[in-house]
Amino acid sequence: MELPKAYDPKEAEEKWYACWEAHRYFEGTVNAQKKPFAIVIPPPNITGELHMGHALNNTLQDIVIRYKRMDGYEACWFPGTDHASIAVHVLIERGLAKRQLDDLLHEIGYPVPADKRPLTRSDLGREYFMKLGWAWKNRYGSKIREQLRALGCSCDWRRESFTLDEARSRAVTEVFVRLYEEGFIYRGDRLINWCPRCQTVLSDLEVEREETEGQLYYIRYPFAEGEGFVTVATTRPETMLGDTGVAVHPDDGRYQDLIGKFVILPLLERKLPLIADETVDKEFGTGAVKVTPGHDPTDFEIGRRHGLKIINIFNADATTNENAGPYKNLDRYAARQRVVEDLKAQGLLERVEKHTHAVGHCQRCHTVIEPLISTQWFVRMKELAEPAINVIESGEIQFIPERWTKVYFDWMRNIRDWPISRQLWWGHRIPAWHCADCKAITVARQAPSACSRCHSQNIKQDEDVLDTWFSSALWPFSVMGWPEETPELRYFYPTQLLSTGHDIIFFWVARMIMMGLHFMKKIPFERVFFHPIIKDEHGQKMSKSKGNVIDPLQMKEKYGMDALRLTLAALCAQGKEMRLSVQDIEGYKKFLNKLWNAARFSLMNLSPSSSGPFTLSLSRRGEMGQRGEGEEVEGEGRPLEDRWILSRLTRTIMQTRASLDRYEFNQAAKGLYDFVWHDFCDWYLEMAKVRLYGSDAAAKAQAQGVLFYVLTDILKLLHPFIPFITEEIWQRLPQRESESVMIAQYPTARPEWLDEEAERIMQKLQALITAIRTIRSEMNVPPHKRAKVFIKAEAPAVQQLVSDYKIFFEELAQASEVLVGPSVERPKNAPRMVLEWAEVFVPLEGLLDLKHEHKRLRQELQEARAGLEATLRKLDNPEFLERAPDEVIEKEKRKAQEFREKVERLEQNLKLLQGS
RNA sequence: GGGCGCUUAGCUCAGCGGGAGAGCGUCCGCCUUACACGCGGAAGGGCAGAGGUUCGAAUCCUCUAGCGCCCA
Repeated sequence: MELPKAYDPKEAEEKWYACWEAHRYFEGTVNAQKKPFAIVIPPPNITGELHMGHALNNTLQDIVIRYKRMDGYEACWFPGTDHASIAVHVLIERGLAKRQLDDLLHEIGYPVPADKRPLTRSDLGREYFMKLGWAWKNRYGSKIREQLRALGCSCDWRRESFTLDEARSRAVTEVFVRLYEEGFIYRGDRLINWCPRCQTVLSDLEVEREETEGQLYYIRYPFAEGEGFVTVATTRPETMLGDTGVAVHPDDGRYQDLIGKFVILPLLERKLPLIADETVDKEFGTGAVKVTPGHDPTDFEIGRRHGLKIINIFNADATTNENAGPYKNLDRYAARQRVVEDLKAQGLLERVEKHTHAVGHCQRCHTVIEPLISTQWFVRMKELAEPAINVIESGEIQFIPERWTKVYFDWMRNIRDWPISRQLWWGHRIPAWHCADCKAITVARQAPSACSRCHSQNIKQDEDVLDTWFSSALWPFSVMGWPEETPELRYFYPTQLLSTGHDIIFFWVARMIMMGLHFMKKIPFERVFFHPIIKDEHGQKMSKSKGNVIDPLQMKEKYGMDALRLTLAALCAQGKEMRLSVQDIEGYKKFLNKLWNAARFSLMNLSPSSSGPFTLSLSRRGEMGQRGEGEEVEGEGRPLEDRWILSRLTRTIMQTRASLDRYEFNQAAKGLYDFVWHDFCDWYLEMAKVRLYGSDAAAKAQAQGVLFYVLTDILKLLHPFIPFITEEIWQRLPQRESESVMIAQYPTARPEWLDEEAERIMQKLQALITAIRTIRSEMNVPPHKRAKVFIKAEAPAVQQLVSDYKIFFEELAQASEVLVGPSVERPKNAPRMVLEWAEVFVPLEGLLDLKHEHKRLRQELQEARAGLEATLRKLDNPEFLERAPDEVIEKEKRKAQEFREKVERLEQNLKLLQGS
């Protein structure tokens, strides 16, 4: 069957994905006969579209899962999406305000106002808001599913999960209740990060710090008794309204006499103690700082140590409350301005300096966060973290690249309690009920009908939802049906691989390990691969505002998904980032074209076949061995090119497997790229043409056998990277070992095919042919024109080689005649190439550019001499001879000999040229 | 302030203890019936700098400089 001239990705991708799915190849089932290999997808947020980072991570997972599936494992890739509590909540609020969600509102039956005024969540109420969330999920969740399918991801779609679906919600409730009963979850008043726009608490991880240019205000706090003042420096003068102390370092000589005295807070005239605390930085400002326990984390700690009062001066929207006295009901920045003005007016503002400092922003809406005292739900982490540290230390879970373990340890060893409640609606509502009568809290799996303490029916469920990462932490076992004891859990848990970005190592990876160990008593995965973060070609983050985004689906449209997948794999080295440009994708698209045409050529020459099925003996030399009685053993061995390509194939198989097992996707892709293009296409196919086009039927059949075998293995090796095109070709093979390449056996190396002799001979052959080509090219010999070739060589092996493979000199180097031998004359005026073990001359009519020839030979002589000297230096060094391994010494000796020969040949040739 | 990483050919990056590599770009020839998304050939590198370890360093260690990231 012949291949069309060009590969059509669009048609093939759709066709084969549907076919694979119809044949249920993606499905992983509990199967005691096979070893499981499971991956649980990092669930994409239902916030919108898949970006290049998703394309990368899911391509990598698909490569691994396809590889393992072909390699005989019961492979199962669990897909799903994340409800992304705060992210989606914010997007919905934004959409409501801009009235971009009216169609969804109609869909859920909400009476949409006719005017265009912005809507808020309180307009909708909690019930409609949740309905809207689900409508959103249905729209974007399915979009993401379609995009993953477009990528070619071989997920087991029967097992698709959603972090907020019924089964996962059950797991969340179960975990919350158990952790509460075990005392890990508590409710308490803490200083937390508050987003005034989202009006919710945020964990430290959800706060992004940015260096911001601000000002440092020096404010005078007069002494309560006597004259004078203490000057404190602050970046946030408005928070002085909540000050309950002034602190200095205990060793600070400047303030020794003042410790224990009192100062008067300007504007509010409050009396503040002057205290000493180790955490005060003597170098900062004046060395004296105001203490605002209600609005600063370090001040909160200082306040706690010294029993200072906590005053909260802000409302939930970061406007000032009645505690701000005359400054109440102002936005925090307006309050700052008023405070500064009044201080100035009273002569208490000493000076103002420029000052850059890190300001926390909400990860989702980018509003400046406000530290506030608030009642929240927390998880005690220390005890959970300990076993999770151990499994990394012991290597039970392996991080790849390994350096991420340090980041993990640093965070885990200093872990702080996790605030898990969020004042949002879209998410898992906390399974706790507050009693209006006795104030007790009832935490339960099912909504209780009465307070567990006083049995009052006057109870109300907690308004808050859980941090979105709470459900993510359970993902590896919740997708398998936990808390049910499912066969899937027993068979597929722990999974073999988690592939993710290092940006969520704390958010997600660490918490999955802790929860997995706590609830499953087992690690959730054996290995974590941290893929690089995708940047544009200049190392800039891709963003819509910069206009440098490369959209995966657009690339699919333009170059086909295989081209993008192969590019992502080929560029995926184990660094922190990976730069991607459209040109890269274009380049790998060319490889696909090359592969397509190599296959096209092969198929053209494999069919119709006179020799029936393509066979290949599996012995090293190609002997068919004993057949039936009376039949002769096929005595003839395999020719050089066959031995060579099979040897190279064997190395490629070994290298590909080794690279994939180490998640060195770039190495795997590069090895295959080089093998297919440079070994198979550039040399093997060209050499095989001699037999394929020849009249010797047996030789032709033998070539066909090898050609078919190698092509088949190439398709199998490449399939995990480029599933569509390999399947398209596979389906047109004249014979197939399986109905789809997806379920074929991944190639296994046959070490008996490693053939160093063939590789050595081939290397010399290639060097000679290349030398002839170089001469011809430099002399501008037209490609068709045949020319005589002289090869001066003393070694019998080289002479043998040339006479054995004369045909390749004729076919690959347009030689009309090849003369070889120790006494081949050195033509005076012929251009030449000097190798270590031979000299190649192509005598040509016309003038030789003597100058150019001289220059090149001299340059080569220089290099050869330098090489010789360096080698001799080593060999003259007794310590080298004593300490270096024998094989290295042998190698150096060989090198020295080669260099010596080359130098000698070059010298003679130069002398000859000079004489002419 | 603490930590991590990067610095190799014009560009983007591999290599990470024994003769400096790839892709793209550049230059020169070629539409050689698988492929011009191609074929053949060529030019182009004090492997950031300084020390050290080693028989041997782009590769290991230390320091310095520049760039980037993370945590506080």
